[in-house]
Amino acid sequence: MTSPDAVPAASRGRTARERARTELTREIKEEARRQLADAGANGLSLRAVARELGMVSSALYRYYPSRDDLLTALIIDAYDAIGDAAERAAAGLDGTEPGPARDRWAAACHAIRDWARAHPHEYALIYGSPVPGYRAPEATVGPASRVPLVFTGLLASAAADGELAPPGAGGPAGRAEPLEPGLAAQAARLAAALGLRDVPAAALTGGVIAWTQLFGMISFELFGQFVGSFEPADALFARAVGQLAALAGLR
Amino acid sequence: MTSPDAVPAASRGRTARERARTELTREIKEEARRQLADAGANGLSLRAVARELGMVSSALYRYYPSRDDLLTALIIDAYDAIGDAAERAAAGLDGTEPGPARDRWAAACHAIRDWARAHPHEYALIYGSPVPGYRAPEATVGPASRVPLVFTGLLASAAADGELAPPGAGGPAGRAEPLEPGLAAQAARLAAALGLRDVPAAALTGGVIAWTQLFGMISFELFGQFVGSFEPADALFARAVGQLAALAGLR
DNA sequence: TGTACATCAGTGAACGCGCGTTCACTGATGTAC
DNA sequence: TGTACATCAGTGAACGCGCGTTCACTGATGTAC
Repeated sequence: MTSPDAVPAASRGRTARERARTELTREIKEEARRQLADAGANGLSLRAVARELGMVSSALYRYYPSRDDLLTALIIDAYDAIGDAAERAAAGLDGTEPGPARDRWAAACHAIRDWARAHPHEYALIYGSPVPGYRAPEATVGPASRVPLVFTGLLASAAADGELAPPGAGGPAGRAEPLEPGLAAQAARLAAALGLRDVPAAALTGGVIAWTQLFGMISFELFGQFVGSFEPADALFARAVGQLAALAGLR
Repeated sequence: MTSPDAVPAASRGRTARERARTELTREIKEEARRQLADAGANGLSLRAVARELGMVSSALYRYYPSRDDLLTALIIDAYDAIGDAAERAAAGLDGTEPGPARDRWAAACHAIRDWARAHPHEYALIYGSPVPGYRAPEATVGPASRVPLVFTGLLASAAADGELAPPGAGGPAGRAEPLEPGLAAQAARLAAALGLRDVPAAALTGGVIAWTQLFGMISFELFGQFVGSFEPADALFARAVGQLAALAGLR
């Protein structure tokens, strides 16, 4: 167990103290994640986490300087996990060459939903109601933007490959109508900030609308608004994903 | 002030005790609502409410048998308020005869968003992450279904007035594709349960998708996911509402 | 109209609980010579 | 290789706080005769 061969590569050359610290930092986070399920973000308690790990509560302060810092770590992990799932799905999981943007869009949507269903409390932590009294620090901004960047990236790649429907092809769904000027300006500003020169404002706007739809549907499913009607929501979700890819102009 | 003329009609014939009880029941709820904003649903504290009203905490138990009952009262009020807003907008506010279903759909969406922006904490209470350890009693089911019923009602009225686009007219947005059989069955079952004989399954499905979209967008706006991009979200919201009415088949 | 009794609102003390955070401490691990 | 010192993890007690809920009580309001 403690033979040299059993030490993972990442641990070699590090002192026992350092390894123990890394390990415990992880274990604390894991236990805290487990407790999110019972008590929610508000109920996350350092004392309860310490108790479960067989430590005294003050010992946790060697690892996280305060309760909010532990919460921040959980939030960042959750954003990273869902971002990772979306990125992998959009890239085409197994090194297979990526298919058309529309398929990759759908794959990303399904991956996000699957992750949310597998980790409902972490999902609620990042996409549910804000935790009162908690202000997310800057460090969460990067991880939080990974999912939206997957979608804008897909739009850019679709634009480059000629996979965007020409404006006006949206038919009665409303894509045909020109963007209201203020909205077009917002979209143009965002496109510029993200370096998306080839994505038309209407497509970007449609993409954002589709993005909100995705999370609206997942939230309704997880938070129980479908109880007794569209449950399970698989088929409804699949249809919505298809319709909304079209909304973003993917053909 | 206490002259007989000043007594509102609803209070006449009731004893001073009864009037005081009604009044205080309302005041407690109001103060609790105020405190939602600071502390969220989890942080709602009977003691804090009592303190603010200049009472002793045990006195509240004459009005609400427990903390959860007070929370339930707030939840029911919130559902009723947002349901009321939606119903009035869909009916055509000022007794003016109602316009086409599509316009009333849009009016209901805007009314819901306006209410949510005016009461963000009550919105979070009913559409945000569930409160851990709280199970909504049956009494919330009726009020909670008022908003969805507004939308299904509009679909029914559109169907009756020939304002539904024929299936297949959706163009590339995906309405054209036939419903997956399991989904069609779910939609048919729901339509039957609601007595919506004339609403085609595809329209009902589109309506539900539009409904989730609506709340996804409002949640993103209120919970801060648009920060730095589509803020203010008015124009984006207006466009989404238009597109999604089309999704539901309203022309 | 007046009196006797019943109902009910609100009080204040108490129970038992959990929380985040600080602090002086012990003892183990790591480092420099 | 061995020793002296520095670093750091974890302990246990404490501070000061707030919570939901119960209970015996006082005193005001309402009702029946």
